[in-house]
Parts: sequence; C-alpha cells; structure tokens
Amino acid sequence: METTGRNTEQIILEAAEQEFLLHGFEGTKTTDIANRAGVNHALLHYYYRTKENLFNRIFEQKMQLFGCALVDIFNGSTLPLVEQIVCAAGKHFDFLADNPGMSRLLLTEVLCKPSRMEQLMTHLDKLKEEVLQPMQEALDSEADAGHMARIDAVMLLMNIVQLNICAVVIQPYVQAYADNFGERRHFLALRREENLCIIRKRLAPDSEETKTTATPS
Amino acid sequence: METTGRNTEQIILEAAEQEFLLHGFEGTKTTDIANRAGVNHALLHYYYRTKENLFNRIFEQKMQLFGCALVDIFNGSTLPLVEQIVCAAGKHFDFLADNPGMSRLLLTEVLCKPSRMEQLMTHLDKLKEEVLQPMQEALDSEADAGHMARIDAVMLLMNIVQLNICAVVIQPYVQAYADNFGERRHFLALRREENLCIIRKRLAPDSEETKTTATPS
Amino acid sequence: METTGRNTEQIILEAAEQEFLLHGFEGTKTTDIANRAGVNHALLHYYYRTKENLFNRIFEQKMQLFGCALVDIFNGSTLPLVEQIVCAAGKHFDFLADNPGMSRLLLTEVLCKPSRMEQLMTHLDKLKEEVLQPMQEALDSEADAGHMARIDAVMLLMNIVQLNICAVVIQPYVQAYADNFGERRHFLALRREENLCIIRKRLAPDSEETKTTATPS
Amino acid sequence: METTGRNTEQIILEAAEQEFLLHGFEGTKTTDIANRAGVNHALLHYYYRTKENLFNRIFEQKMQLFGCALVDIFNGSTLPLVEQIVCAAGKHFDFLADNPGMSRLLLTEVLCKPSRMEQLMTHLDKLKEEVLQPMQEALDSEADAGHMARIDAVMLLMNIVQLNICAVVIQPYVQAYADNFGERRHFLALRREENLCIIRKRLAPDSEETKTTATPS
DNA sequence: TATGAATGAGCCTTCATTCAT
DNA sequence: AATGAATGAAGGCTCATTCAT
Repeated sequence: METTGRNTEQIILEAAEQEFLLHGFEGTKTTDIANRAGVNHALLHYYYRTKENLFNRIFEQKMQLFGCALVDIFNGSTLPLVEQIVCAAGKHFDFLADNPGMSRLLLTEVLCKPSRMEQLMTHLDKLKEEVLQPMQEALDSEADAGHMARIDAVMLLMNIVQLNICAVVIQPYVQAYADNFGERRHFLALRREENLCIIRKRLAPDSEETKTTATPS
Repeated sequence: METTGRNTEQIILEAAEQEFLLHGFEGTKTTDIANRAGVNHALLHYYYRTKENLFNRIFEQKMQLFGCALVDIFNGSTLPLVEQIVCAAGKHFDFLADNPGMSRLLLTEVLCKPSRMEQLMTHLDKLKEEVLQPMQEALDSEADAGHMARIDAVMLLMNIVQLNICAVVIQPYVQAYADNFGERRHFLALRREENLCIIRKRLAPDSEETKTTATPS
Repeated sequence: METTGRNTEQIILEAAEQEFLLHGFEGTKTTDIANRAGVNHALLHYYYRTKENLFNRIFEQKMQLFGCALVDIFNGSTLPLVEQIVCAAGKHFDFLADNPGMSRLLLTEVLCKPSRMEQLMTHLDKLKEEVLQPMQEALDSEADAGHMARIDAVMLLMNIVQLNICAVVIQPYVQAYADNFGERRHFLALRREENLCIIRKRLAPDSEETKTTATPS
Repeated sequence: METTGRNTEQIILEAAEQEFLLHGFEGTKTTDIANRAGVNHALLHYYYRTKENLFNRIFEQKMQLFGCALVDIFNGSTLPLVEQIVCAAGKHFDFLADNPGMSRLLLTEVLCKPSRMEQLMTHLDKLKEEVLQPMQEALDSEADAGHMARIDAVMLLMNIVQLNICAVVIQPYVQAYADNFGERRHFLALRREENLCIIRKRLAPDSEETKTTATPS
C-alpha cells in the first residue's frame, strides 16, 4: 500500500512527458496529462504545484540525458580515430532514435525561452572540456599525418548532431512523402547508414580537389 | 500618409509571422501580434477573422515557397551533374538562410496537425515528377560510368535538405554554445561551405572502403 | 439624383425592419441589416446613430400602427353590434396577417424592457376612451335586452386580440406539425373563420347552462 | 452545510431558466446567469460547458413537459365528451399557469431555429396517435348524433392551446394596461373561466346561423 | 453622402490553480 | 493521498460604434 504514493507521482510524470513531447509546452493541457495518467486533475498540482514546474522536471531530465549521452558516447576508446568517431555517431543516432521527442523538445522549446537555452548550455559545458578539446588535438594530429581531412572539432560534432537530430525529426515527413521506405525502423536504419557514410567520407583524407572546412576565425 | 489600408494588413501579417515563428501557433497570443504590429487587437480579426486563418495564410505561403524553391533550384542546368547538385545545394542553403523561421515552421507546426502535413505534401508533388525522376536517371548513369558514388535521389535530396534546414535552425543554439563563430552571417557562411563539402564528398566516387548508400527496398 | 438620400435612409429602415422582425433586437446584427440593405455598415450609423435608435424607430411605428388599427377597426359602424364586432375581429385578423412579425415583436420585445411596455401602453390609451367605454355600454344594453351574452368589454377585446395574435404567430408551428393545411394563405383563412366562429358563439345569448364571464372586481 | 454539489448545479439551472425566459437566448449573458445564481462565472461552464448546452437542457425539458402534459391531460376519461374536453382544457390552462415562461419559450425561441422546431415536433408525435385520432372519431360521432358542433380535432386542440398560451403570455401586458384585474392569480382565474366558456360554447351544437368550422382540404 | 479602417467594450470559453473535504 | 467544486486570469472573437477621407 506504500506503492501508490511514489507510484502515482511517477505515473503523472510519465504522462506529462508523453503529452509535452507530443504537443509542446503551450499545446499541452494539464487536464490531458491528468486524463492520460488516469488521475484527478488537482492531484497533479498537489505533486508538482505548477505546469511549468512539471515541464521543467522533464525538460531538465531530457537535457541532462542529452548532454551526458554526448559525453559518454564520444568519450574516447581505443579504436582508430575515424572508426571511433563513426562508431560514436552511430551510437548517438541510436540514442536519439530511442528517445523520440527529445529532438523535438530541443528544437521547439528551447529557442523561445532564454532560461531554457541556458539550462541546455549548462549540460553541454562538460562536453567542451572532456570531449572537444582532446578530440581537436587528435583530429589535428591525424590531419597532420595526412590520415584524414582537416576539420574543426565543433564543426564535426555539429555535423553529426545535426544529421542525427534531423534524421529523427524528419522521419515522419519523409514517410508521409515517399511511402516506399517501409516501417519506421527500416527507414531509420537507412538513414543511419547514410549519415555514417556521410561522416566517413567527410573524414576521409582529401584526394585532390575537395576543399577543407573553413575554421572559425 | 498612406500608412493605412493594404499597409496595416501587411504589417499585421509580418508581426504575426514573427510571433508564430518565435512561439509557435499555440504559444502565440493574438494580443501579442497586435501589440507587435502596433494596432488594435480587433483589427487583426477584421482583416483575418481568426488566428488559425492568419496562421494558415503565413503557413501556406511559406510551404509553397519552400516547395517551389526546391523545384526551381534543383531543376537541371548544363553543368556537370556533381557541380549542378552542389551548386543547387548552395542555392537552397541561401534560400533557407534568407527565409529564417521557415525551417522552424516546418519542424514545429507540421507534425502535430495532419492537415498541415497534407498541405506541405501538396507542394512537394511537383518535385517528384519534375526533379526526382530525371535526377535519378542522371545519377544512375553517372554512377554506372563510375564518375560518382551510387545514391538514391530521394536520399540525396534528403541529405541536402536535412543538412541545410538543420544548419539554419541550429544556428542560434551553436552561437549560444560557442561564441567564437562571430556573427550570424559568418557562421552561416561556414556552415554553408561545410554542407557543400559534405555533399561533394558524399557524391565523389567510392575509393576503396567507403560504402554505398543502401537503397529503399 | 436627390432620390438617393431619402432613399437609402428608407432602404435601411426596411432592411432593419425585416431583420428585427425575424431575429429580434438582440439576435439582429447591424452588419446583417447593412448587408440586407446593400449599403455600407457605417452608413447605418450615419443615419440612425445607434442600433437601439433604429430599432425604436421601427418599434414605435409598429406599436402605433397596432394601436391605431385597433381603434380604427373597432370604432363603431351602423351594423348590429354582434355583426359589427365579428366584422371588426375579422378585419383585425387581416391586419395582423398582413403585418407578419408585428405580433412577434409584441410578444418578444416588450416584456423585457419596461420602457417598451410603456411605449405600447401609450398607444393603447386612446382605445380605452374611444372604443372600450362606448362598447361596454352597447354590450350591456344588448345583454340587458337578452340579445347577447353578458361580457366585459376588455375581456371581449382580449379574446379577439389573443385569438388573432396567436393564430398568426402559431401558424408556422402548426404547419410544421400538420402538413395537411396547404399553404399559409389557406391555413390562415381557416383560422380566421374559426376565430370568428368562436367569437360569434361567445357572443350568442346564453341558452341554458352556459355561464357568463366573470367580471373584474 | 450541503449547499454544494448537486445543489449549485441546480441553482445555476434555475437561474439560467429565469434569465432565458426573461431575455431569450440571444439576450441572455452567461455573466448574468452566474450573477443571478450567485456563483463564479466559470463554474457555469464547469457544469454545462456552453451556453447553448445550458439552454438546451432547459428547453428540452420544457418541450418534453409540454408534450407530455398535452398527452396526459387530453387522454380520455369517462366523462361525456364535451365535459371531458372542457375539463382537459382547464387542466391545460393550469399547467401553463404553473409553468410560467414555458409559453414564452415556445413562442420566442422555436421559430428562428429550425432545429428547435424539430425538437418540439418530436415531443408532439405521440399526441397524434394517442390523442388526436381517437378524439376525432369521438368528435365525429357526437357531431353525427347532433350533440355537439362539428369540429376538426386539430382545430379544436389548436383553439385550446392557443387560448391558453396566449392568456398566460399576455397576462403581464393586460395587467399593465388595465389595473383593475387585481393580482395575477385573480386575473388568470378570470381568463381561465373565459377560455373554458369559449370552448364550451364553441362545442355546443349549432343553433341556427352559426357556421361549422371549415375542415382542412 | 458614402466608405474602409479603426476601436473599445464585452461575451463566451478555457485553463491553470486553489479550496474544502 | 485524493477528489469535486470553485475561482481568477486570460484568450479569441464579435459587434456596435467612430474616424478619416
């Protein structure tokens, strides 16, 4: 009988997550959350006081997850650099595919509220020190050795994140447009391979005419 | 002095566009639109009757523009295929950069409402016949000749659109994260080059180990 | 070219009358009146200042018409009293049938606003002196002579007005209920005869058991 | 002390009824209803969602009551036919007098909205089979026997309903006009007798010159 | 006279939130 | 912990009315 307490609190949280990810903050009504959770409308305020509060709880968790995943995934291994990066990009893709809605949350709910942007940035701070700096050094030395194209670490990470986020977000659009990609899983697998292919080719050492990325001033 | 009439109607439209792009449909209050436009709240309804109506006006226009731009830009020229595609990708990037918010509108407001998805698809129908089919044939013959990597036309277009849209949407995030990219223009220029570089490399004929894209079943 | 001025003013008035009679004061929108009149919305205020004003103009006219008709119709002739009354009742019926909407106006727009009730009463004042008092004397003397049933003049007039108003107002209901009465004209003719039949019988001298109307205390 | 719950719901309903009867649907503001009920404005929507909904609840109930009353009251007894009808007419009068506003609702709110007309008609369907048909046979056989005037059952019912409804609706007008009728109760009692007198005389067998009602073609 | 544009008041409704139990 | 009832603050929209031309 002690399970109910902690339980309904969790149930509400999960219901809220689904609603928020589906309709965004403004588009979600607390009533709908309560309905989905199967609890009384007022109870939700008993536990979380305000809608904003409830949203922040979820948002914070998602942003943290997003940041940690980046750090975890890209934090080196013993593979050769290119393989390490491509492998990490693949894992990152899987992570986003397993967390649908997170990408949408990122794209829709962060820009309008500066506070949320800051919140996001907080969770990306570790990334700079732990991932980007060592990665840049590794990238440079590999480039110096002519084993791969020269590229700025931020740009590279951006390429990966950008490709992956977009692939996940755009998926419903494409499947509405061209119905010959089979089910979601199959389509995402295709895009995953395509993204990795892009990254791999981007990292391949320049042959003759392909240009190096411009580096930030 | 001529500030009235057709003018206020336009002013409202533009104010609405900005608000909608900033806060989404649900997050925008008609009051805010009126305030931004500096007109009476009721006037907005005088011209556009309902909020939905006002939104649709903007949305429809943006979607049409988006579709037409794709067709126009990618509709062949006499350049060699790879250059033609890279050039088109660059133009498409410029188009999105010149129409900020369009990308966000696409990502934010289409998924939740099926009717809007259909609206978007309508504007992409021409694309299939006029662009994708001829492009596929050209791509295949170039690939057969070994001049470029084999790739599905839809996948290629998706790559381009995806990279470009994301670059524009993500720009504010990156600039909040890393302040060493200078102003918006400069950053976008960097991303443009990077995207084109990616496309170019993706189209380059496979050397030894790089894999071909999987094609839809 | 001078006709327009006085003309549009009249056109608006007529359009207003139709709308008000159809939808009542609250249910009528000035826009609808303007549309029906085919004139600009603002013009209606140019001529009549306010909606209330416009309504009152019509209301006043109708009430006056109603009152005058009663006086005119029931103001004696040389016929025998019963025939005179029955004949007047018939004329009153015709008057109401020719002025559809007036009855509705009476029933719906007078009760809620005391000022309108007073307005109506003003137009009924003449009735008391010119019609009711002489009629009562005539009725009494006829009753004394045993030529007709004894009846209070107010009650009699009420009977007539009540029967006639209701017949006109109820007509649409009945024709919706029982479709075997043919067109409006035919149905109204039937009701007219029925009403006159009722009045005539009511005035006929009591045979044995029929009771006389109670008179006011 | 139990004032809440089911109670306020009822209080709102009653307040709404009074407002609607007084000002009609269009003329009633939900704010006024809330004020009269002494409850928060939003509470009214909590219980009944929309103004239309609230109105329909009342309207439907009144129309059903109206229809049922007609059936109940006129569904035969063992009295002689004339007495039976006159008695029923009296009961019908009492019913309307006890349900003030119902008559006004009928006259005011049904004509403009076809859907409401249909709603009313639904409740009158039983009347046709259960009351009108048997009544017509009885009326005809009595007329054949020369015991009463020949009359169409629909016309007769219409006479009764018409007289009664009008008496109740017109009462405030008359009392504003002639203040010598005492209080409402007394006036209505007078009208009740008058109406019954009319009905009775209408049913009495024709003496010499009185005409029979025309029957529908 | 006539009109398109503009305005303010107010209405219906929703929704997050709080209260009492 | 849980709930039905209650509330205040908006939000979208309409409408009568006025302004400027």
